[in-house]
Amino acid sequence: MELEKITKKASRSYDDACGAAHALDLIGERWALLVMRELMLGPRRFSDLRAQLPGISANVLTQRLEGLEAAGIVRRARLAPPASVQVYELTEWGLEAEPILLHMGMWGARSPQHDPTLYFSPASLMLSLRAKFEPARAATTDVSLEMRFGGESYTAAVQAGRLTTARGAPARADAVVSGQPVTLIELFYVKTPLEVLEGQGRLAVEGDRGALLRFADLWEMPPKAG
Amino acid sequence: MELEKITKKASRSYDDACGAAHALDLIGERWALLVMRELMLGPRRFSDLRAQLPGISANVLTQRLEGLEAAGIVRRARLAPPASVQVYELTEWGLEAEPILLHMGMWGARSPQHDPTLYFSPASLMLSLRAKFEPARAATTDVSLEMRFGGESYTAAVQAGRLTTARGAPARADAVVSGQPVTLIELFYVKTPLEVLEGQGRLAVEGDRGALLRFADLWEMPPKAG
DNA sequence: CGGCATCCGGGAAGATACTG
DNA sequence: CAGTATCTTCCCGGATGCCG
Repeated sequence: MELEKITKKASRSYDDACGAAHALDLIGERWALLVMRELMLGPRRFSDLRAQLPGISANVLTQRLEGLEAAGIVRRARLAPPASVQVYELTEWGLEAEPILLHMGMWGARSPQHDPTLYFSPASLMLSLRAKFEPARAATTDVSLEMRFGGESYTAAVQAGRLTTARGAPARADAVVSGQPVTLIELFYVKTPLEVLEGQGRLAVEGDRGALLRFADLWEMPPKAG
Repeated sequence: MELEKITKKASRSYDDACGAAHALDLIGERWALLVMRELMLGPRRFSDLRAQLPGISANVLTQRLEGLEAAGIVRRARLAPPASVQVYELTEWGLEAEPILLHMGMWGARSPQHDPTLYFSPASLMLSLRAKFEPARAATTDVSLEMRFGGESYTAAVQAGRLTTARGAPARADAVVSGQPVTLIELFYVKTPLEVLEGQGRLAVEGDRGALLRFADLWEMPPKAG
C-alpha cells in the first residue's frame, strides 16, 4: 500500500523514448506552449504574460513557469537596475522550439473551424509573419515598419529578401501603424483594403502608406483544409 | 442556471485566433498527438493503436479518435473485403501535421532529461529517420532495408539522396534486420557496434551487412541542449 | 475479440480571494 | 506587482460490462 505511492511516477509521463513524446512531457500541459509563444520575442514579466494570455489564471501561470524552468526551457532573470524587476525568458534551447510553434500555427490556421476574429496577441502576429514569409516573393522589397499595439512598439522590416521581426521600434521606419494585431491580420491576410480599416477607425498610419501596402503584398492566406 | 450550462463553451478552448492556439484546441489534449504519430505511416485499427501506445486507456483512445474525427484530422475507413475491418486513418490535412511531430521530436530529443532507453514504437523510429535525414550526406548512398518488428515489416531505403520510409516490406531488400525499434536507435544514433548488438542477441541481420552499416552511417545523434 | 458506454477515484485546471 | 491559498469543476486513468 505504502509502496504503491512511492513507486508511482512523479507527474504523469508518457514513458516513451520518442522525442516528440518527451517534448509533450515537458511542454504538453495546458498553456505551456502559449506561454513560450509570448516569450519568443523576448523577456516578459509575470503580469505581462497574464495580460497577453486571456483566460490563464495566476496559479496555472505560476505552475507552468515553474515546470518550464525545471525543464531548462525558461529561466528567471532580473533586468539591469534601476528597473530591477524580475522577468522570465526562454533559454537558448527554449528559443529553438520556435519551429514547432510556426508549423503548428500554419497547420492550425488551415482548420475549417479556425476563427481569425478572436483575440490575437502581438507575439502571435510577429510569429505568423515569420512563419509565412516567402523570401523569393520579397527579393526586391525594402520596407521598415513600426507597429504600435497599445503603447508597445514592434518592428517588422524586409530587406534583401530577409525578414526582421522584433519587439521595440526600428531605428528608421518608413511607416508607423497603430491598431490591434487582429486588424493587421485583416490587412495582411484577409486583404481588407487599407482605406476601409482606416475608415472604421481601426487602423492609423503615419508616413509612407505605399510602404505599408508593399509589405502587405508579401503575405497571403493559406488555403483551408478539406 | 440552466443557461450557464448551455452558454458554456464546449470543451475548454483558448479562444485565441493564433493558429497555434487553435491547433492546441484540436490536438493539445493528452495522447492526441501520439495517436496521430501512430497513424502517420498508414491506417491502424483500434487495438493496434492501443498496443502501440502503452498506457493509454480504451476510453481515452475512443475520446481522442472521436475528437480528431470531428476536427477533420482522422477518418474512419473500412478495409476492402474480405478483411473488412474498421480502421482509422489520417485525412490529407492530418498528414500535413507531420512537420509538427518531426520538429517536436528533434527538439525533445535534445532535452537533458530525455531517456532514449524507454519504449520506442516502430512509427517513432520511422519518423525519426525522416526528421534527421540529411540529403547531402546521402547523395552517393543506395540502400534498401527491410526492418521486422514483431511480425510487421517496414521499409527504409535511400537512393539518389532521397529517403523512403513506409510500412510494408520493400520489393527488393539489400538486408533484412529483425529486432526492437529501440535497438536500431542504438545502432543508428548511439553508434553501438553491430557485432555487439548481434552478440547480445538483440539484432539479427540477413543479407548484405555492409548495406546496413552504410545506412547507419547516414545518421547521428544531435547535441544535447544546455 | 473489437469498439465502445459507464462508473469511480485522483489530480490538474479554473475562478476568486487574499497577501507581502 | 507577483504571486499564494482555497474551493470547485472537469479531465484522465482504471475497471467493469455490454454487444455485435
